[in-house]
Amino acid sequence: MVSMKDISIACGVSVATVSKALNDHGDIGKETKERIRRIAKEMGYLPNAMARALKTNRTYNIGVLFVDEAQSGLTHDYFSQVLDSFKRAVEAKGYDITFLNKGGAGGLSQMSYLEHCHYRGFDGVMIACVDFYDPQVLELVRSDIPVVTVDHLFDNRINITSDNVGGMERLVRYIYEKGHRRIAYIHGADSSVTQARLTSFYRTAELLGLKLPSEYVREAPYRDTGMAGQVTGELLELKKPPTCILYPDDFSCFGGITTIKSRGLRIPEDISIAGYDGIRIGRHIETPLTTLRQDTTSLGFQAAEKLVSLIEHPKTTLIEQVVIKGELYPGKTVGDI
Amino acid sequence: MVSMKDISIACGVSVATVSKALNDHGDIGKETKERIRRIAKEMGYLPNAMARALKTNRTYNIGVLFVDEAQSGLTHDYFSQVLDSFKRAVEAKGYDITFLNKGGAGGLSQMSYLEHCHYRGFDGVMIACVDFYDPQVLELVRSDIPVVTVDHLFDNRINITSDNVGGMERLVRYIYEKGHRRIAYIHGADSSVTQARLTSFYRTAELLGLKLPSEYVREAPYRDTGMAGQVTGELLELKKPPTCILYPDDFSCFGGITTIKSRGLRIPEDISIAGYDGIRIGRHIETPLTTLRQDTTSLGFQAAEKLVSLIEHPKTTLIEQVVIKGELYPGKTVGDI
DNA sequence: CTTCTTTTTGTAAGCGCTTCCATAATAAAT
DNA sequence: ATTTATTATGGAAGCGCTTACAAAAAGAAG
Repeated sequence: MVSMKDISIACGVSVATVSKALNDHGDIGKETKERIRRIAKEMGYLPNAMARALKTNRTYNIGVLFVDEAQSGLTHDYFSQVLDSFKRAVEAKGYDITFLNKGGAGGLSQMSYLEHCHYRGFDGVMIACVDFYDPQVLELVRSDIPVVTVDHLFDNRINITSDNVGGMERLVRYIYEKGHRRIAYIHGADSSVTQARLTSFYRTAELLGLKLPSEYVREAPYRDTGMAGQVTGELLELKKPPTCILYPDDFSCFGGITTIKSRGLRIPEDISIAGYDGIRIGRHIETPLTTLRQDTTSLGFQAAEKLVSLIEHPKTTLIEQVVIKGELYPGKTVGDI
Repeated sequence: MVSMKDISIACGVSVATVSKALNDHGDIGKETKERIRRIAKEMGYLPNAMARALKTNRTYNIGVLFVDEAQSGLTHDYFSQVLDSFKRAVEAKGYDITFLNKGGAGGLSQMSYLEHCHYRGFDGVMIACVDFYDPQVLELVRSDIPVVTVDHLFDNRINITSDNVGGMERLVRYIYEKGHRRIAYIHGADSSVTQARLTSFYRTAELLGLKLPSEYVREAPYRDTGMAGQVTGELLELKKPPTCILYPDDFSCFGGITTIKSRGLRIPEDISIAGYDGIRIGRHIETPLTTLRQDTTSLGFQAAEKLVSLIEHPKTTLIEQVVIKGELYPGKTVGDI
């Protein structure tokens, strides 16, 4: 690896001069600068990120916390898309991303998330898809490291959230306009997201004057086709079954579909269903899923923009909550009544 | 941040001694060591990864190259699972992973993959889901950085591959045993993986004495439901249509299913289909997909094991190709004839 | 031709850590 | 008591880089 020292020797100048030339400092002669830059390029010089970081305390590296209940945010449709978008956006700004974890890196036995951040010197952290009540997450959020969270709001922290309230309202209104009056909602496990959707569901139902028997609101874990299917079965057996069922997410819908078809019912002729998320596969099945597509691209992009801004201009960056609107996908699983 | 210097002062010893105590060197007094370690812990000491790396040339950080045609390996079922497994495995061994990319990090304008590796000082690199003919990828593979590749074999490099030959053979044999004699295969775009599967398909067909009209072997891009659906339509219109269609992957199957159902045909009564991969959703639809599940967990795990071994014991690590067997998922989309 | 500015280059310290080598302290052997 | 072997600790250099400050060179002004 060729270092600044090698270049300084090749150019007959001091290392300081090389550093200045390469970093475009003002106090350096024009032709000296160009000569140094040319020779550096010829010699295939590359800065050493570690040395630079050691001196400047800037790593141009962002930590990403990305663990879900099943310990795998990566295989989670929604979050992997957010991450993908986030990754592109920060890379365009010259940052790399590395995953945050608890297992001690570098031979250390164990580290908390915060310790991991300090150890690696992350310039900032993006947190998503996680148990936000984990003490270690709280510790991280309360630290002095720049943080943006996705889908969960903390005091005094930038947060990017999908518009669950608006999304749910639009979805329910759409179904209502299709003529449905008996709408059931199988919501996911408790979380900010679930609460937002559930509250919006109740409010919209109220607004529309729907009567909502308590049996119509059920819970099932996110992305659990088995439970979704089972609860679907129970809903279908009610004396007054719903005409439309909302699921925690698109994936869960497949559990519902299986149960529904196994009883010889047709979608949407006999019963309507709708998901939430807008995962890719939902658009590619025979009867495309009615759902609310969350704008994962914007979510990731905005998270990146805000985080980088917070890192580079801590003083002037507004601490705010950014809400990203979704889009209704009519699909074909909600029929007219 | 508390440094070794702080500890050395607090303990009244030299920095060298602190370093030795913390790194468990032999040449240090027992009680001194324990005292230093205790105080270090009390003071909340954390090593500084950059400083350490600068000195030792070891970052405990692994680069991951993970870009597909659509530029997003992350949202690719198969690869995100491999990555997830890889991530867990290397983390258990004290390594972090960060994504490799071309956009210059740290304010640099542009970098090749190899330059990126040098810049960040990755201890090793895992390459998957990528155009293996990209000159930059070749440059990286030919460099002196420890590399393992997934699903593509290079000379003198460790490679972990899914057993496409065996997998395809098992799949075809299964279908044959169900009584099918007219089997079509829509294969994916050209790549090592495609070649292995295609060759195995031909060979197995030969072995089983199947006649294979050339119209039965078609191409469609991976994970493209539209094209898969279209080709399916064309296959169904042949004078002698196949009784079973193999798809490039599970995702593509959904395109086929849509076309098949739109023509009023039933699966598997009228036509059978099979995918490849074993993605999660395939098991959760009404008629579970017959497919060959690739063992993404082992793939990722083995890639991690081998790479870390190569990093830590370069001399004694065997340069070999590791082939990971998949598993046949009978599902219900291939019927008896 | 001084003196004062302005511009350009160099010196040196230090970021936090590891490691070679020297020195000091202790124990063992003669 | 003296030499030798053993163990414990410290000094110092240096990894590659940035940056405050000093110094030198060049130009402007008196």
